[in-house]
Amino acid sequence: MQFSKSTDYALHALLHLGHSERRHNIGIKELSAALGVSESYLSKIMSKLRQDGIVRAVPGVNGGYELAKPAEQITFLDVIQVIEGRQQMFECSNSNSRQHQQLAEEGAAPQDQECHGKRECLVEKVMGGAEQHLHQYLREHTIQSVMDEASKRCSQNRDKKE
Amino acid sequence: MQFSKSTDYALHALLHLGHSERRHNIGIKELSAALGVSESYLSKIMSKLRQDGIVRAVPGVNGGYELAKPAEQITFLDVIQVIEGRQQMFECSNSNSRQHQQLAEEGAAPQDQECHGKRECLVEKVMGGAEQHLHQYLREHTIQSVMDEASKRCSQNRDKKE
DNA sequence: TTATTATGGATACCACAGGTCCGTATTGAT
DNA sequence: ATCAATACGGACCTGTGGTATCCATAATAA
Repeated sequence: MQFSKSTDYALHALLHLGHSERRHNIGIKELSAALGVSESYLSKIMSKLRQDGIVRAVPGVNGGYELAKPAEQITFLDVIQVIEGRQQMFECSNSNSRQHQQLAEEGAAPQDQECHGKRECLVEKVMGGAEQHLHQYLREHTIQSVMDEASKRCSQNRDKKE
Repeated sequence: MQFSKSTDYALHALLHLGHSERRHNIGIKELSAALGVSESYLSKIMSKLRQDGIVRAVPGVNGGYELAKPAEQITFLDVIQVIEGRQQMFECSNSNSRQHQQLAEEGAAPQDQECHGKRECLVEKVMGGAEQHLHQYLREHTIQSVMDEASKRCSQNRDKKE
């Protein structure tokens, strides 16, 4: 239950692109140097981001990457789902087992076989709810919001000194 | 970014123990049959739950497992942390890279080197917040609450039929 | 044409989830 | 005292996926 390093790299790479928004076409060399990650590996990650329309890429001399849309439209959820995939975090692996029928026995008449007729696992339902909460939070945070937070911190520090 | 099958098994096993609360010492045979999981593998999981004080176990004839505390005191978070471990979901792997110093440059005077002095990664901060939200949700759901939900469903179904 | 840069395929390594087997210890029953 | 049932823990196996590298190819600017 951990996010992969690739997600970490992707978020930091996008942050770098957002921070250098005026320039465009940031090369993989600069990116990998800034993050301390190998070019070859980072380029795989950038390719994924490109295929999903998060960044644009141009090959050739002076080529590189830039954000494909405004930084405030790139949410953490977007990035995470591109890298980690869109499968749900939890799947009940034995919903066809005796477990779920047994839960239905109690408090139900014997002929109440369609109790839990949908065969929906209640554990899965709770975990699904957790995932939805998580997604909502991750939708509310964007590349832009992190950059805003960064400059806010800086100005606060300056105020303290004066 | 997925919960392991072990977590799934653990939650369902606890649900089975809670459901059979009047009896005690449910054997691994009954548990594995109910869940459709091998005895050997499930017993590993039960051992973990025992070491963390979630269940009690007695060996010997007529031995088995029972909940070590009331079902309403066993939260999803408890179970997940026992099985998945307590490491955080996200760790910034390059907080000592150029990335974080560069973010501080903008909006700060050159001598403002202690801007971001704590070296705290803002990406990690967002992800940490996400994890806290997730944990709060998982703390609010217990083995008991799932059992309550199950019987509520059943009585609703019965009402519909009458 | 040439140097630069991104792309995608092939490959390798390794940690870990998932799972099995077996010997040991403990307990109740005979 | 013995035996069967049961949980415990270690050793082991296997496949998969994350991490990472290298190279051949395509595209682009100078």
